[in-house]
Amino acid sequence: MPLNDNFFERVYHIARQIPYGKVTSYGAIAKVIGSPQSARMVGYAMNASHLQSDIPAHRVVNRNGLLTGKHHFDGTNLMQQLLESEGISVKDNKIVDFQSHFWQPDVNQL
DNA sequence: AAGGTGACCGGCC
DNA sequence: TGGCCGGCCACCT
Repeated sequence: MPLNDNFFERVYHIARQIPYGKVTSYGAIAKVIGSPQSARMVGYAMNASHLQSDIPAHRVVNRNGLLTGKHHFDGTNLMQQLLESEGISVKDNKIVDFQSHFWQPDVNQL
């Protein structure tokens, strides 16, 4: 099942599949790639993902829908703008109605 | 070469 | 409501 044993590549593989207008969490990705306690590494991978152009890192937030990674984007609220341009409202750095925008990654997508 | 530091999370007071 | 801890592991002193 581990098609890629490389942790980062697994993270990117899932992240690339987040649909437009949807979001997921670091923990959800960590869980589906088989390292449920490595959410922290998922964040680390996102930090490095700005080198790759095809990773929608703005669609990954923490478990409460909080935009904890916003400071890693250019400008002050680029992350928020990207999300809002996809129809997701953000208030106080937090996604409004997080539940209904949440996309649950699937093991089969590995 | 050992230790600190995270875009986190769940559990536990 | 809020804080602390341990687990995770790539990078950087």
